[in-house]
Amino acid sequence: MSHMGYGCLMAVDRDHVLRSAAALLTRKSTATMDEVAKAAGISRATLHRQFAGRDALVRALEALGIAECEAALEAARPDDGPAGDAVRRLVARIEPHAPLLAFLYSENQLFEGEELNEGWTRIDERIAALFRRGQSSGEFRIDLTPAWLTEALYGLLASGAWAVAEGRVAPRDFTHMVTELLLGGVRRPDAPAHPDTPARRTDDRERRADA
Amino acid sequence: MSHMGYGCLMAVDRDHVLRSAAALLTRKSTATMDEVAKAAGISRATLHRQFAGRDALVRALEALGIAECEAALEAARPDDGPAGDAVRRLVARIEPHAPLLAFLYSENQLFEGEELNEGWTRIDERIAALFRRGQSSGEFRIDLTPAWLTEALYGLLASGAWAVAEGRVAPRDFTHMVTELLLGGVRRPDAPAHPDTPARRTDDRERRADA
DNA sequence: CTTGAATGAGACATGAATGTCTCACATGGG
DNA sequence: CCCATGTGAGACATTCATGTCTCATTCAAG
Repeated sequence: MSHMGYGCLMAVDRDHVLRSAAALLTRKSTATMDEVAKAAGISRATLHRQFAGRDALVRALEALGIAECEAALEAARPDDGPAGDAVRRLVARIEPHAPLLAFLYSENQLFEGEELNEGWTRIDERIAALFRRGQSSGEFRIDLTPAWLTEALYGLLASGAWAVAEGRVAPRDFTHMVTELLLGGVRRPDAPAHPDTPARRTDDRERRADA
Repeated sequence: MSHMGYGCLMAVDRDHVLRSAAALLTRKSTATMDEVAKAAGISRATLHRQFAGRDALVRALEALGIAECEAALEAARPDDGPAGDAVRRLVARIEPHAPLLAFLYSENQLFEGEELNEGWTRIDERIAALFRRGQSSGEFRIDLTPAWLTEALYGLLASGAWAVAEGRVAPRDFTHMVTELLLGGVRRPDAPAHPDTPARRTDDRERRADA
């Protein structure tokens, strides 16, 4: 009798399949169950034994994404210190899972009628609370609603993951690009009021990566 | 002989079908050809006569999106005045087509292997040039690459369209939310003062790393 | 060695969307 | 009036992903 074969081996395999599926579906969201199985190194039958159908697989990936988001949220300590720093910590923690997030983000749009997993609403609420905290402390501007900022964070994470996958952004710049744009925006803090006037010194101390 | 029946009526119908398809596929990206036809008020046969297959329809929608993006880009005069104002004009012009853009943006990820329509690269280049101009004039910060800013703009437009569709953001706030977040970021430009007051002397070097 | 369980390979049926076809009808021009 | 064109309705075959099934094989425990 498999006194531990089921409780241990299955769980390990299941996690490995889940990771492989996430890595594949991130790149090709329309991958076949056959391709998913092949990517995981198992047969389609075994895949179907662990996840009863594509829907169950996507749900499991959703649960994985939710769990990892909550873990990142936990590790980021969103209630400690300046809200801006908390946002930085959060993005840095979520970064490794951004591709999966992007996949789930686009997949959620297909769940149009069906009920949304409550895990997302909890995460949304926690992130929105972080932005709300920053607004209350006077650190963040108040003309952008927390709900929009949360949605924008998801959008920037998805865009960043996509840009990295396309090779338009270096992977190591991901966190910096996302956090700096989200927190500081593209406008220069001390930008000249009229750029038509004699231009300031072109301050090239920072790295210049564009072509 | 249909001396004008083909040149005029067909064109009008085709445009109407295209708009209906855009409106429907925006909400339900997996809509059937049958649903698309019904939404346009025509039969599936007629739809298939005008667009030989779903692929052709998506391509036509892509061409429509490209044309509207270029028209918006043209109307926004990206080379006139402060780059920040040009970005505002651009977002305001693109706003009506943001849902279509979001659809195409997510659809492009399925064109994995196939070649990307050159129209997008032209638009990408023009938008990147706008950001580059802002950087050259000292108006924009230079540690965020124009390619990333372009991608981020797409992401924010898609997120904004999605947030509006979900009811999380009021439609009339769309342009403000997107432009203000993109240009100014979420951080308040100054200490507890009016969030809309222009930044004057916030010279924090924002180099602080994660704790 | 024997046995049971999990696996891989593959056949098979199902359902859905698509593409193609025919035919009847309406309408507008000659 | 007659005819041509566009259209709607629907039947039909095709393709593809999916879900289910069987069977042989492998592997580890007893």
